[in-house]
Parts: sequence; structure tokens; C-alpha cells
Amino acid sequence: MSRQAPTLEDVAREAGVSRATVSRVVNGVRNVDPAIQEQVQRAIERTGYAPNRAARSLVTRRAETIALVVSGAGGGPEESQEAFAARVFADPFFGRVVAGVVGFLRPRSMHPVLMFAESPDDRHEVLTYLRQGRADGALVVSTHPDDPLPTLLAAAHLPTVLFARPTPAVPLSYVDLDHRDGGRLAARRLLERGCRRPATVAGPLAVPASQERLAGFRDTMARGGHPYVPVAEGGFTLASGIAAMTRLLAEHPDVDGVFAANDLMAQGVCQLLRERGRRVPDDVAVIGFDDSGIALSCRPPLTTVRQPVEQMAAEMARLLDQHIRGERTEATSVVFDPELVIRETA
Amino acid sequence: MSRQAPTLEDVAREAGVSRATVSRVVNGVRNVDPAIQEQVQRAIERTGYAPNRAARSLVTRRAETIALVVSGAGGGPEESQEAFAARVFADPFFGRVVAGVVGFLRPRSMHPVLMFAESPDDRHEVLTYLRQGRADGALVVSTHPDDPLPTLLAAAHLPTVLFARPTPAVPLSYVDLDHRDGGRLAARRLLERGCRRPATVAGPLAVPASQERLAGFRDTMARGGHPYVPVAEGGFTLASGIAAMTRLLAEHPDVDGVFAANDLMAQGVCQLLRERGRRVPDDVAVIGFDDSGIALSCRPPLTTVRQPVEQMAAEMARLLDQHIRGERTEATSVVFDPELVIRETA
DNA sequence: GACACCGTATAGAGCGCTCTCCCTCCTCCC
DNA sequence: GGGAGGAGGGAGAGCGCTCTATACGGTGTC
Repeated sequence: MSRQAPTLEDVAREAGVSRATVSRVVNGVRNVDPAIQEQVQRAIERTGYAPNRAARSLVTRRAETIALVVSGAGGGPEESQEAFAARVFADPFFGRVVAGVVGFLRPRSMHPVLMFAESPDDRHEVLTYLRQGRADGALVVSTHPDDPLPTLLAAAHLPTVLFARPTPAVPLSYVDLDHRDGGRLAARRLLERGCRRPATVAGPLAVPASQERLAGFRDTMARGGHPYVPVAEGGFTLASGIAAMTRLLAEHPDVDGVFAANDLMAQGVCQLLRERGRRVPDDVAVIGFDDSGIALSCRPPLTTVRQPVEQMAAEMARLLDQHIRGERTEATSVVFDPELVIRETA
Repeated sequence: MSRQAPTLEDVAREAGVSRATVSRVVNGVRNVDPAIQEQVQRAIERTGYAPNRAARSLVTRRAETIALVVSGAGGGPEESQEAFAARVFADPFFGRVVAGVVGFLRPRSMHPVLMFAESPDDRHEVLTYLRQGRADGALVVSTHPDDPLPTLLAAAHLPTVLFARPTPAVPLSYVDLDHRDGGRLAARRLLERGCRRPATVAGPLAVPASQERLAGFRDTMARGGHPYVPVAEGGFTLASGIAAMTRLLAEHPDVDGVFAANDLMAQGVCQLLRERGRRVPDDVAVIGFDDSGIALSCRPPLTTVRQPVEQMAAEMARLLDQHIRGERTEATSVVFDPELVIRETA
């Protein structure tokens, strides 16, 4: 671009009014004569004016930008940020989070800044970014429990909303799912189908959501006459699902119903069962969790417990927006209900 | 945050020097006495100073931010941005792009702003965003040919780097893969395995990359004694891969080797073949394209043509950086070579 | 006819930073 | 000893915007 970008001053001169008046028109403030408004509008078009955001942010103290942080809990740079990012997006879950956040932000002409925080340095980077005023607040999705980032954010009084209740407790708003109820839904379905040998592939037990899903599942199974349910712990990945199911099958070759704590692992469970000659759902019923794209692309399509991730992410953005605008000062929480989606595997 | 954030002025007062000196220290400019430097450094720590980016951007005319735009080619708001975002991330491809970009940006303390441009309004939004100086340039990944965004960006002289050569031609830098050569690699492998009835599931033929992959494949097949190769067009999705293979099988039940234009479709091909009682690779060899996470999680693991997406994305970021800093003024292109990754399906 | 009042536009003071002068002090060399 | 030269630090002018205080005209009221 050879010539300088036009400024308010240029538009004002072109329209024959003062800077302040142009500013009012641009910001849609009332008390402007319609004729002048029109005149200014045309001057803006003629000059091709676009307000300089840095100048505006400098005085309003608002970046009109939020950070979307995917946070691990690494103590050091064990893994490159690139590898972390790749791993994160391997799960369709994050794509859904992005979609939900964008769904809320878009109508407001806002766009998220994507950040990955895996090492202490990364976390410092996030803090600095916000303290510099480059973003007005953060949406944090932690991949691990005991993520130190929320605590840091809270201590710095930076507007933040989390996905999932933080452990340990931190006075920040969050959005969550009733995971326990999700586990119950899965158990009930299996019981209704007449399963007599249920088992479950749990998520990492260090993750509260995994524990809750497991607790809900066990709970309902116990009431249904199955006080003991074999459990194999997985890591929310396809490979870990296969491995967990392998162990389960070795000790309990007669299982006829499996609840996997996410769809990725459920897919692994199905794959292994088929390899071992078990038919799904005829020999073994399988229920996943999340209702991600995988559930549909699986063969056969997965019966699963739906987690409305997009809605939850949009709600996070809404809460953060309120915090930023000062419309909400106290931390709050919004808990969504899971829903059983019946397809073919159970 | 009750009290105002400390400014340069505060730090200067605390350290007993002028604003200019603090600025020099913060920006690592030479000509500062080490003793004073130390003194300022301590004052910064004591006050907890973080430079205000808006103020800095206002004078440097740099946002130190780049936009990562995923662009469709929609003529209207046929699809919500949320749905578009979700669809985009269903393909692991974009996760890899993000990973590559972040890999380059991170060491520079930069973070991408994620934007989706599917409707004309969205495109206008992208233009405005850049013209307002909120980002210094754009990295554009188009999901469709004839995307109007590159043309708009070029006309506005906004620093831009594209993923894949634009059609029609636009004077912008881009990064691409030698797709034709990728098709050749797949054909050669199939020939070497002794395939006698090859077929291919192509990508959308409106996409140049699909055409190139197909052309390369046909080319080598023709030289290998197969002047005619059955083609079924797919849409780069799992479902379309299944559908395409279904058609192929109906007309050519004796195929013994299939090249699918991406891994997602190759996965569909494998699924369908298995359902129809064909063993992979014993009865039919299958080769995918991309080497995305799917290739590994597929059962059996997919032999595929690797596209170094992360490296390509990092290169895009590097080129954009050069354009922004004015170190490169002419549009350029960097073409990467594909590589055959042999696993179990061929 | 004087005054108050409301709606509308302007002037001007910053927001917090960078960066260009310019001043000062010290060293070095003839 | 004097002047050139260089290093280190300060003063101050903006960057482009918002927003408060203020001016100004026109209407309504007594």
C-alpha cells in the first residue's frame, strides 16, 4: 500500500465536519443530524476509511478480541507446541469447541486468537498476552486435571471462563456437563437391552469427568443388579481404547455390553471386537460418549451419549463476554444435560 | 483489576530514568548502560509492567498478529459459519495446518487469529479486519476452487500467502504440493504390487489438486500398461468415499487396487471392501493420500502418499512474515514433494 | 423580550508508546 | 589544551482515536 490509510481526520475534512462527528457516525452514537450522517457516510465510502483499531483500543482499553486457549498441564517442554496442537486436533472435540465459540463470536465481528499452553513458558505467554491487553479475556479448555493455568488467570484477575469444573477449585466461571448422568444413561440403555455382562472402558481416572461418567455408570448398574462391573482405564485415544478392550476381553471373554467414555475409544472397542469375531451389537453392545463426528462415521454408527459441545462452547463465550463488559462479576457455572443418541451399536 | 496497569511512565519513575530509556530496555535496543539496564529491569519486575500493545501498535503500525483464514467459496450464507467450522475441522487436515502455523509463530510470541470466510459478508469481514490493522497479513486455506477471497486480498494489497496455487491466477505467494507426482507414486506402488485391475476414487474434479493427483495416477498407469483406469469422483469425505467405491465395485467387481485421493475416502473404501467380503490388501490393495492421523488409526493402517502439511503451513507463515517485514516483495511459490508411506493396505 | 433548555457540533485533552532529535559527558588524538 | 567523535540518556512530538467539556443556535415559557 503506497499511500497512507485514511484517518478520521481525512474523512472529517472530506465531509466538512469535525473528527468528533465522524467518530459519532462511525460508532452509531445518536444526536447526529441525518443529513450530516449521510454526508459523513459518503465521505467514508469515498475515502475507503477503516478505523484504526490500535488507536481505538488505546482509549477504550478494549481489544475486542478473546483468546481461546487449549491448555495442557505440562511441567516443562516435554512436547513441542506443534505436536501438542496436532494431538489436540486429532480429537474432533476441539473442532466442535472452535465451532461453538465462533458461532457466538461471529455475529459480534469478533474472532478468537488460538493459543496452546503446554509448558510453563506457554502459560506465561498467555498471561502476558492478556496483560498487554491484546485480548480482553480467555476461554480455557484444559486437557488435563490440575492445570495450573486457571489459577494463574484467576490470581491476575483476568476475565476467564473454563470448560469443565476446575480442580482444585478456582473462583472462575465454567461450563460443564452432568457427566454422572451421562454414565447413568449409558447404563440404563445397556440394562434395557438385557445386557448381563456389562463392562466399561473408562477415561483417565485422574480426570474428574472420567470419574463421574464411571460413577454414574456403576451407580445405575448396581441398582440394576450388577454390583461389580469390570473397568479398564483408557486415555481417550483410539489406541488406548483398543488396548483397554483387549485387557477386558482377556479377563472377561463373555462381556455383552461395553460403555466407552468417549467415541474415539468406542471406535477402538468396536474395531477390536470385530477382529476378535464378536458382532456389534448382536454379540456385544457398545455405547460411546460425546456424539462426535466419529460416532456417525463408525461402522456401524455408534450409539452414544451426546455432549452438546458447540452449545457449551457458545455459552462459555457468552459468559466471558458478560464478564468482560462487567455485566457479571461473580463466577458462575452452567451445567448441561447429556442425551442418549441411539444408533446401531446398542 | 482495581488499580490501573503500570505504564512506561511508572516504570521510569520507579527506576529514576526517562520513558525513552525504559523503552530502550524493553525493546532490547543497544546503547544502554548495563547498570541502568539492570536497574530498569528490576523496576519492571517490581511494578509488574507489561507494555500496552495498542499503544505500541499505534506507532509501529504493526499488530504482530496474523490471521489464519479458512475460506470457502459460498455466494451467500447457505451454511452457518458454525456448521462450516465444524465441517472444516472434521478433516484432520486443518488441525495439521494449525499445528504447522503455530510451530512457526510460537517462537516469535505470535498467535493466529482464526477466521472462517464462507459468505460474502465473511470475506468483507476479513478484509476489514486486516485494513483496520488488527492483523498484519493473512494465511488463507481455501476449501474450494475459485475462491474470491485471494483476489480481494491481492486487490487491497494486503500481505497474503495461500495454501495451494490459486485459480484463477492471482499474484500472491503460495505453498503447494506436487500432486501429480503424488498420483504417480501411488500408481507405481500399485503396479509394483502386481495389480492388474486398478481403479481410483478421485477428489472433486473441480479442485485442481484432485485433477493433478488423478492425472499423475493415470499417467503412470498408462505407462504401466493400463491405458484405461476406472474413476469414481468423491467429495473428500468418508461417506463420499464409500459411495464412490460402491459404484466402482458395481461396474468393476474385479478391481484389485484402489487409489483414493485422500485418507478419509480411503478409509471409506476399506470399510466398504470389508463389508463386501474383500480382504485388504490381499484381495484389494488400497492407497490413500495425505498421511493424516486417520491413516494410522485405520484398520489395517493405510499405505498413503504423505503430504507434509505441517511443514507446508510453517512455510506459509515464514513467507507471510517476510512479506510483512518487507523482506520479500514479489509473490513466490514453494512446492513440496510428496512421499509414499508404506503400511499395510498396499 | 429575557431566560432556560435541549439538541447538535466542535475543540482539545489525553490514551501509552516509539523514535527523532539534541544535549551532555567522556575519551582520544594532534 | 582544544576539538572531534562517540556513547548514553532525555525531551517532546506525534500515532489515530474517544470522550468530556463547551459553544452555539433554535424553541418554548413566562
